[in-house]
This record gives sequence, C-alpha cells and structure tokens, in this order.
Amino acid sequence: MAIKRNSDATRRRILDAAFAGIYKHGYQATSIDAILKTTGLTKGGFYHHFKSKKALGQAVIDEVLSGTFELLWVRTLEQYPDPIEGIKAVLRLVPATIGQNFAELGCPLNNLSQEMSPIDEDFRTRLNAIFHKWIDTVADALKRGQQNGCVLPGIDPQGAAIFIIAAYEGAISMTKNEQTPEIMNICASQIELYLEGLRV
Amino acid sequence: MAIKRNSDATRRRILDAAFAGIYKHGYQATSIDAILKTTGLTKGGFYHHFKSKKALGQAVIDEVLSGTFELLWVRTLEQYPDPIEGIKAVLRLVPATIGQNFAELGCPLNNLSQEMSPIDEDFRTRLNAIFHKWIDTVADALKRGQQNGCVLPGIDPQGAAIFIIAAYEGAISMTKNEQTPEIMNICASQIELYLEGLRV
DNA sequence: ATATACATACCAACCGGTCGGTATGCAATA
DNA sequence: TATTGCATACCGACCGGTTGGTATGTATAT
Repeated sequence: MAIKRNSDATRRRILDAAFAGIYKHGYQATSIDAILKTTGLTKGGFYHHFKSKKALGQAVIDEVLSGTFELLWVRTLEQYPDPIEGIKAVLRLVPATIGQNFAELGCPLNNLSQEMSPIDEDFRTRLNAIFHKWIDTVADALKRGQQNGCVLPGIDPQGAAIFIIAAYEGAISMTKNEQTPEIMNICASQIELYLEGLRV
Repeated sequence: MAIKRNSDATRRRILDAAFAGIYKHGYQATSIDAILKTTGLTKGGFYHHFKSKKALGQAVIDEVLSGTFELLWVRTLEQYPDPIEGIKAVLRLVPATIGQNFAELGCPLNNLSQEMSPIDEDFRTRLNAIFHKWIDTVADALKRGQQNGCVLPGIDPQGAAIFIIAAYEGAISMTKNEQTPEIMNICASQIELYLEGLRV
C-alpha cells in the first residue's frame, strides 16, 4: 500500500490549482492555504516545490499562461496564408476552446496583468514578454499578408496588431462584465468589420 | 482650540482614500487598516461611517466611479452634434483629464469590474449599471448622428456602442500593460479609423 | 545510506469586525 | 443666558481567524 510520490505530478497539481485560483480570484486573493486544500498537500510539501508565493505566481505565468496563448494564436495564424482569415478564425475559436470560462472569468493573461502590473515590476516584465510575443505574432502575420497581396501595403502592421489585440481583450472584458457570450459575438463582428478594412 | 469635527468631510476623506487604494491595489487587497493610516482615523471612526468593507466598496462605486464616467463621456458627447467627432474628442481628452494615472493604473471602473464581477453579484450589478448607462449614452449619440445624417443608417447603434467601449477599454488595458501612453495613441488612431467607417 | 518528498507544528503580522468608552456639538429647558 | 440631556463623531483595545513563511521531523525512493 505504498503511497504514490511523484514530484513532477505534484508540482503540476500545485500549478493547476494555483492557475484556477488566480484565474477566478486573482493572485493576491489566492491563498496558499486554499491551494493546499485543493491539492491535498501541506505547507511542507508546497514549499518544497516553490520557495515563495511569488515564485509560484511567476511559474504560473511561464509554464501555464504562455502555453495557452501559443496554442490559440500561434498555431491558428500559421495555418492561414491570409492573416485576416486567420484572425477571424481565432475569434470564432474562442468560445469553442475556452468555452464558458471566457464569459465568466475573462482572459487569464489580461486579468493577471491588470492586477499585478502596477504593483510588481517582476510580474509586469514577465507578463509583458508574453504580450510582446503576441503582438509580434499578429504583426508578422499581417506582414506576410502584405507580401502575398491580401493586406493593404499602407497600414502599419505593428499598430494594427496592437489594436487588434486591444479590441480583442476589450471585447472579452465587456463580455465578462455582462456575463453573457452574446457581447463577444457583437464585438467579434465589429472587429471583422475593421479587419475587412485592412484588405486590398 | 477645539478639534474640527466634520462628518461629511470625514466620510469624503474615507471615500477618497478607499478609491485611491482600490484603484491601485484592487478592492480585496485594500485593507481597512491602510485606509485608516492615510486618513488618520481609527477603527471606531471608520465603522461609524460605513457598516462594513463591502458597504464602503459599494459607496465608492455609487459616489465616485459613476461620477467620473459621467464627467468624461456624457458631458463631452452632448456638446457635439456629430457623435463621431464627439467620440474622437473623448479619446483626445483622456490623457489630458486623467493624465498619467490612466497609463499606470488603467480605467478604475473596468479594473474593479474585472476583479469583482465573477465573485460578488452585488458588486457586479452596481458596476454593470454604470456600463449600461455608458453604452446607452454612446448608442443614443450614434442615433442622433443617424438622424442628422452624419452616421450610416445601416449600422446598429447598440452594437457599435458596445464595440467602441470595448475597444476603448482594451486600449487602456494594453497601455497599462506596457506602461507607456504611446500605446493609447496608436489604438486611438485605429479606433478613429473604425469610426470613420461609420460615416456616410 | 543518502537525497528526495512530503507532514507537522508553529510563528509574527495582518485581516475584517466588535466593543466600551470619550469628546464634542446642539437643542430643549429652566 | 446658563444648564442639562442626548445624539453624533471618534478613539483604541481587543477578538477569532487567516496570511505567508519557517524549522524540524519522517517516510519513501534510489
């Protein structure tokens, strides 16, 4: 009747519980005790894997948040030669992949960034790195679109990318405020209107 | 040398300190002790004015947040016959009125809404009421624009209003993430691009 | 046998909130 | 006009519980 001990799996369980807590209640309002409760661990076990609460938060950013962004945006955009179609596909993918959570809890990356950016520079730096990769991903896609002739050559890819992401994050925020997926659909169609304006 | 006792002023001081704390650290992370420190009050004095921390939070929404929104949006839009010019004016007003705070701390209304909407229905209801007034304000302005012939009759004022506010909030969020007003300018010019697309 | 992966017990600081008490101002009364 | 009586405004100690974190002990895997 040996009790299973698996370091990697335990660490992963902590990470998942921390992500869920942070996603719903925010970083500051997620207590270590709460994480212990959902994982069934104790203090000693937790602090064996993470040297502080801050270290846990940063691990969530590096190992959980950055991954989900890549899965949704990078993978989708790279399989569309036309970036405008690619972005529209992401917008349509949102309700499917993340489901109800997005309408209830918003974007986990933006949530954490909004909470922590003003009060902790280390968090801000890490989170901003993901945002920059995101912007570059969209901007590169738009550049490809300009080269293969489906995006207007006059527009600034960087500026357009920033706005697309801003509008996307804003749409998710409004959806969360209202607590209904309906809002996301309204905003998505308006974003598409903007996107079509970038077309040759 | 009687010590000044002024109930209204004291209450206002608490409200201001609470707003500042919530704006920077969020509601949950703003302790009553911290408010006592900045106001110079004590526990007894505080609980004479507010029966609980939650009551304080709701007073901040009703008496501080709702006012700043009205000042910026309602007042500005009502003095522009052309709603598109009105919205553009608001966008230009943002850095002037709120100044550096917006780039550092974002939109106080959206901040609180993002934090509290998923975890407290009473907060959500109050905050959502402000958002609805906001949407109606912009939608009504667009309708006026349709009547006096400067906005396309085909567009849905409600949907456009929701997206304009979403894009605006998203732009502020991105600016806060990056901690530079530059981002706001980039997004503002893209929003203007969208707005011009609504014109006849 | 030694390092790893946990459990247990504990700490000081802080959390929101309560409580008995006190200083002040104001209105009725004498 | 002076005195009284009471509501208001505020003080500061204290409560049970929670916070992030540590020091030490023990069972398991290699």
